[in-house]
Amino acid sequence: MVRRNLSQWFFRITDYAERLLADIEMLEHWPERVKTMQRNWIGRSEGAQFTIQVEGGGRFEVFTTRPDTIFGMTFCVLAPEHPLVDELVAGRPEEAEVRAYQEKASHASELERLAEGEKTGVFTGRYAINPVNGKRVPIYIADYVLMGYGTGAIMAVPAEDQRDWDFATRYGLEIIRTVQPPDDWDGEAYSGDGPTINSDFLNGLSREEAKEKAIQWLEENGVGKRSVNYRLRDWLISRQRYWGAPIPIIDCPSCGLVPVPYEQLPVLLPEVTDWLPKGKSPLAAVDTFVETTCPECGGPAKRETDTMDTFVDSSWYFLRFCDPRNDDAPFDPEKARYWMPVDQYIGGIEHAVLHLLYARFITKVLYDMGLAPVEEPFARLFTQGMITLGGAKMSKSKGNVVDPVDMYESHGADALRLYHLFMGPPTEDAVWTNSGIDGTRRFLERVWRLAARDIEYSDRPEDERDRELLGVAHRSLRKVTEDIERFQFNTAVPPLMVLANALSDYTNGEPRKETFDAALRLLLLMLAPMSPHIAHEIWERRGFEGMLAEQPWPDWDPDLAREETVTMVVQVNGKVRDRIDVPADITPEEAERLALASEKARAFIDGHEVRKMVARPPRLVNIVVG
RNA sequence: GCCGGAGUGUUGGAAUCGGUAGACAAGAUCGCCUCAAAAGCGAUUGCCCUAACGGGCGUGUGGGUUCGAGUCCCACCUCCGGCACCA
Repeated sequence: MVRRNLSQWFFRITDYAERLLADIEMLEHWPERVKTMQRNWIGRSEGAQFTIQVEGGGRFEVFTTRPDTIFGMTFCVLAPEHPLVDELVAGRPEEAEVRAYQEKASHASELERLAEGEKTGVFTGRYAINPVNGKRVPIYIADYVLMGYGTGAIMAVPAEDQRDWDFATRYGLEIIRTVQPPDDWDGEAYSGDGPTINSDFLNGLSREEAKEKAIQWLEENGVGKRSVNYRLRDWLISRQRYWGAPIPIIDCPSCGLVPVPYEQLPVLLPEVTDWLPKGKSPLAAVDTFVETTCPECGGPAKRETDTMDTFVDSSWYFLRFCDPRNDDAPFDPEKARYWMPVDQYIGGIEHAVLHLLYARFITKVLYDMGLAPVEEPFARLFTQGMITLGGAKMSKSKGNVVDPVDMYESHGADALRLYHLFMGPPTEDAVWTNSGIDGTRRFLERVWRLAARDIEYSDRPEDERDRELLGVAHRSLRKVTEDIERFQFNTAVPPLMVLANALSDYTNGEPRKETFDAALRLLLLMLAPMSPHIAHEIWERRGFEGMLAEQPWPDWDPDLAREETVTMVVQVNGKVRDRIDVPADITPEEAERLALASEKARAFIDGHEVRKMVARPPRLVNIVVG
């Protein structure tokens, strides 16, 4: 592996940082977790940017979130890649050491730099002047300052920043507190609030007040200004790979970089025989692709051979889905207006930032161009968890993989699907267990036997047994309907098991065919989305009308779902003392009367004064005695 | 370090609005069926005391609010996830 500097293409997503952040507020039906991850990823911070003069000539910009601590600056740090470094050290005794450090830093990956733990750096031999008080402070280069964030240079305030503290103590640099830490403070850098000290015109102010006043000073003296920084970086879209949309740019020796004209889009991938990456795009080896003419001057020119990150494609495919057969344009904005936004988007949590942020960005760009009808592509987002095994994500390299094909063969797709739904809340990770799928397999087999059994039907008139079975069926239907709407599939499975058991019990005592069929029919309709094959097979064999897949979702009947009697709890001082069956429409007075009549409750009441009764019919009566 | 989420039986989990904690499964034990086993069917299964009736305790810990708290409030502990020299 080698690191190499390449000229590559970027999308300027940073121009949209503020909107991508602010519009998270619009995403009412997105999980909080994902929104938080996006906020962190964008990483907005407010502060000030200002200019620091170098003694003997030169200057650089720094960004800080703590302008209130500017009097505590005791040194400055530039990133090793900072463009000013060469100029600062040229011809000085420190030059060799600085260059060696830069060399080392350029080879180490960010991970290695971090892994070292200790903060390292070297002195440039040069000094900077603090604009607020003219103090002369040394300039270092150190790899804990990143070129990619802010200005690639910082004012170091060790008293209020732990990183600067670590560096200062390692290299014996001065530390001046500018925020008074609490009396019991025994830590090192103190980044909390407190009165400002050692800071001339900021003394005595709180952190926020001092921040404002410092920014005001910087602006009034023309040294700097209020500034907002984002952690979000521009989006590198160049890939030196075959699979990806070609970047539609032509490099002309006389006109420079020229976009491929609209009429010539899209640029299609050429056929190649060798896709293997060799440090540059496989397209570079295809002369018929590379050699072209400049759309502006008509002279010979070369095509860009990098392809786009495939995240680019996944950032707008949903717009294409609105108009998939359009040969003239990516999509017709009118059709997109009809379909967008996507009502319900489902994906893994691994897409929380990259895909979902890029898709939001591209949608906003297209919106600004008047092409996309909405600023946000996905109205509702649902993120599902992963199935793990032995405490780890399944992966071939770890060898902890359960192959679905094996499961289809041993238990069937229906049992597998049902177990997936049943194993836990779909938003959470879930642990795979073989005995779990055995359970859903057994359940489906019970349903099969129930429907295949030879039942001797009775032609007796309807009675409470029928009503009870239909009650169970319609209450199950109510629960399943509600839970599916809430995406709570794990709790939508048990009602089916309850209904199957009730059906089984029902067949033991003079079953009526009408009732049995009505309840079984509902069971199959509910089972169909979860375990479709067996549900359809039974439906067919029982000779129910039409095709199961074409049936509408049934409505539950409130009259049948209503329970006539419920178990009422009698509490004495909050403790359950008795349970009695009461009519569902019992009045509070009657509930209290029955509660007081309970012998079990009386044992705890007698000899005490009843101070209060709380009746919540028909479920509960609480008798408070003193 | 910052941010987010979660702690419930032996296990996965349920309890939707502050009102029966543990639905439904899994596992285990016992029984029926069988020559036997598997499958199936039935029963039991939070912990402790009790021969039993019954009682006490119990949702990470400690406090609080309430007639009543797994659920609300405060403090703490632990675990998981995301970001992380981001100035």
